[in-house]
Amino acid sequence: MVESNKDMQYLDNYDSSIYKKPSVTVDLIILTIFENKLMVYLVNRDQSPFINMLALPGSFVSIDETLEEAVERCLERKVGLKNIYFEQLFTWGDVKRDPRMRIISVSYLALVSFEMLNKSLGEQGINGHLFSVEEILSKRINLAFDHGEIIKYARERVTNKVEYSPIAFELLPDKFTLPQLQRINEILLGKDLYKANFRKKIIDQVIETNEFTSGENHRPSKLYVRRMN
Amino acid sequence: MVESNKDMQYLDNYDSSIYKKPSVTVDLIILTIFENKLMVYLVNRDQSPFINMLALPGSFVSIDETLEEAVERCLERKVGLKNIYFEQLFTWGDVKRDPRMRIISVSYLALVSFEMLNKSLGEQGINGHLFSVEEILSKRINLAFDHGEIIKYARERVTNKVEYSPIAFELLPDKFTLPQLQRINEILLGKDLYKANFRKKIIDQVIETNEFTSGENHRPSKLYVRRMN
DNA sequence: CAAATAGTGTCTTTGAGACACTATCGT
DNA sequence: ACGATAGTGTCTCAAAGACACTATTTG
Repeated sequence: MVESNKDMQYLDNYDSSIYKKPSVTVDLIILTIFENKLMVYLVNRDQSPFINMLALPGSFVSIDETLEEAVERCLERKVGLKNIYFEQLFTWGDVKRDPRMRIISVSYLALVSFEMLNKSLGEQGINGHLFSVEEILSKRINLAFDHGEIIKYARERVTNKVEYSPIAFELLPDKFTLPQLQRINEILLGKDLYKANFRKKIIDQVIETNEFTSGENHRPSKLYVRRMN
Repeated sequence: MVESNKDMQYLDNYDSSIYKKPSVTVDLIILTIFENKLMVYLVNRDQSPFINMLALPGSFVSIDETLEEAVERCLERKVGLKNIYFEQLFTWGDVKRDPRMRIISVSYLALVSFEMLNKSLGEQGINGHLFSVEEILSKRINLAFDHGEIIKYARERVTNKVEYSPIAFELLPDKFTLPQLQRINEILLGKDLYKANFRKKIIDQVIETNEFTSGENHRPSKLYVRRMN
């Protein structure tokens, strides 16, 4: 080890003679909306442990990169995504969460529109796919490690946060209609909303454009962009 | 080149002899209310780096203990506290946050009544003390590492969370008066509340006892206990 | 009695919820 | 015209805010 014995005494009389470091990873919960369902991007593990099982994409944190840099590297390398929204979710530190060795995982929640995700996945050669979060959580699919629990926690975070924070916009393209925005909110909240009430609530968070949807056999819908304050 | 390091695949044949691992610590933000001020417990560093500066109490995470176990160990050994409320706050991973080496810190917010904290500090031989959070944050005191930023983040979390969560109870003894509870809320929120409105809002979160305060030259106040649902 | 804090009743204001109505496309 | 979805006006109701009032202790 590079570090000296003395350096180990960080605010503690920690016995460095038995000192072993855990490994640290970041794990990504990449969420999007597809066909009116909340979806999570998972990869198929091609090696032990949990071979052939689904897992969250992730990576070890290098000694010379921040956690956020590890997330950005992972997003770009594994999914081809740059400059998308993400936030730290929770740090998971159970001793036996990886059967081989001690790994502490800092999980990050990432939100992206299906359009952008699909474009990236098309350009990359990818071994991952989208899965319905509700299906995953109803236990019909077993995940590697504690990744099922992590997805459940991410699902709760999103449901809570959408009530007081404008995260729904992250799941839409730059230009969107209010019915689209309402549908995203309904999916995240798990319940229907009244159109008029929803609009009153969010109208000051958007700016209308002069553009409209077209081609469908009903009244066109005005396109809006997000208001950044 | 360095890319091979960053390219290591998640949970692949990870060879710990090649890749350098960061160290992992837990850092505790122990908050209490004293003399109508939000206080944080800090220790004086007796070694480099940041010698003679104030820092959050913390500890390395052992290879065979969970993050929560590290927090409990640290609370008990350093402050003599057991079974108090704590929750994970945020994980700090900047590369240079410790000038000696790479340390990733998982911070935990702990709340405790002054009565309980003071009793513990009296029993222990302690090198830490309570400091006003507002004073710390108004930059009159410089802290070791990024601990000033961590305290600021903890302050924000508490201010936000008190609006929708019953954390104020954690800062009071088991039996308390409603004026005491209101005062705690006012300190955390940073603004005065109307007595009648406050009581309407929290009355279903408490259970009245038959006891009253006494000895002060005004009307006695009824004692309540928290209602656990 | 006065001073001080504990505790309550009620009017006002605000925002969420419910629902009915009108508007504009394609066929 | 009709079916379908976009978009608006307004009544109701519940919670938050503001404020005035009463109650009970010590000195």
